[in-house]
Amino acid sequence: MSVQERKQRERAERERLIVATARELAEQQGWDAVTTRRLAERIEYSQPVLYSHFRGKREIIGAVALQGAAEMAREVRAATSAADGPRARVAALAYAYLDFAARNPAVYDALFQLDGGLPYAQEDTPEPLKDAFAALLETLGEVAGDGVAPGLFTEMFWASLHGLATLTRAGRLLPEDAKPRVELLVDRLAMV
Amino acid sequence: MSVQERKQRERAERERLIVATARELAEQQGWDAVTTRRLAERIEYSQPVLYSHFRGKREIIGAVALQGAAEMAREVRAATSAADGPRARVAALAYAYLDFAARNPAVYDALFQLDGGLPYAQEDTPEPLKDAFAALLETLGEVAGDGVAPGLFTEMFWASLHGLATLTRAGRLLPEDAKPRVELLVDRLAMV
DNA sequence: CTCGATTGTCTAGCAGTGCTAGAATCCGTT
DNA sequence: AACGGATTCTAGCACTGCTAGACAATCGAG
Repeated sequence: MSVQERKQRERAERERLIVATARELAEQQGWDAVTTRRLAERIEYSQPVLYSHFRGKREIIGAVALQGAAEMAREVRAATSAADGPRARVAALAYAYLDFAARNPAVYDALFQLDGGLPYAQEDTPEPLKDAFAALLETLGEVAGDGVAPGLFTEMFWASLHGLATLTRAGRLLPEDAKPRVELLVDRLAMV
Repeated sequence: MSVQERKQRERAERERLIVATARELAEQQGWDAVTTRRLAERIEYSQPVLYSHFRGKREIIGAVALQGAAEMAREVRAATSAADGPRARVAALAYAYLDFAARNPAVYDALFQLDGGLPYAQEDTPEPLKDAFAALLETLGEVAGDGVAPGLFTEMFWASLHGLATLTRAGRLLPEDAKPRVELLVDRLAMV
């Protein structure tokens, strides 16, 4: 049975390689440059191999998104747990979120902009996505204010951060005033 | 000289037809379905004709975006001018904005999601885009609060609306709770 | 150790994309 | 009526995501 196990291991390893390479390529040259041919060439296999791991390009984007969600949750938790007091925690969350989006634009796109074929806001939503939302909820829930559902508040705060992230990255907002915008957002939204 | 004038008129008319058809097709079947071939067939000309009006598909998206910006500004102004008091005006603006995004998803994408080759947040930003922002500023500026720059506040409020619009449309937020989210946003952000 | 069978992988190709060179056609002018 | 310039079309390029079928490597049985 050891032979099969080895093969499975190698297969899993190659799948990781595909996802990592796709992510790398996307961060370097944008998702448009992530074509099946280029990706296949980089992993030194032919195109059809990709389709033995994923149904298509969409699923590869989805895999990168899941990886990114886990990372993002980790970074957000690290930032909030290092801050003292609700106000500081919310601010730390906001900066960590926007920082992640700015440092990993392709991953952020995979998560929230592109179609990765993943179900969101449903029961069968993959665990990493649920957990990323949970990471936001943990900190934002405590500043929702009286009579405001934590989930609803978190959604709204998240949407605001998402708007700032995407409009900035798309050149619709100038990055210079990023900081005062965040401070304003935190001051107004968080009930501390 | 009348012949040339007629030709110019006909050319302008055809350009309008191209933009209107592209928009229609995009709203019906999404921007992915707006291919140069399909578009050419619908206007009953061959593909190269498109390129005698626009540099490429990107510029066609940009043209739809400009048209959409003007429309959006009009609708926002109509909604706010019909409301009494700052709080009601801000709420009306928010609903008008989100309503426009929901009713014209393809146009909204052309404006804020896709690359239409238009310069944003700069001096050479086209007038319709500047005016759309101005429409927001007119209402939001008066509730920015003491010591807060109206422009900065408007950008932040806009980003929040944009986040709600895109996350909802992308299936990341369920549309059921749209209303309480907006009310919460208005209550918290607007200093009335 | 050899031989089929089963995996696994690759080559080659399809239908579609945005875009363009050069041929063909139309139309106003002389 | 015929020319000449503007306009439009046909045909094609290089690319995309994806897949059928040929090929090669590996495995278990005799």
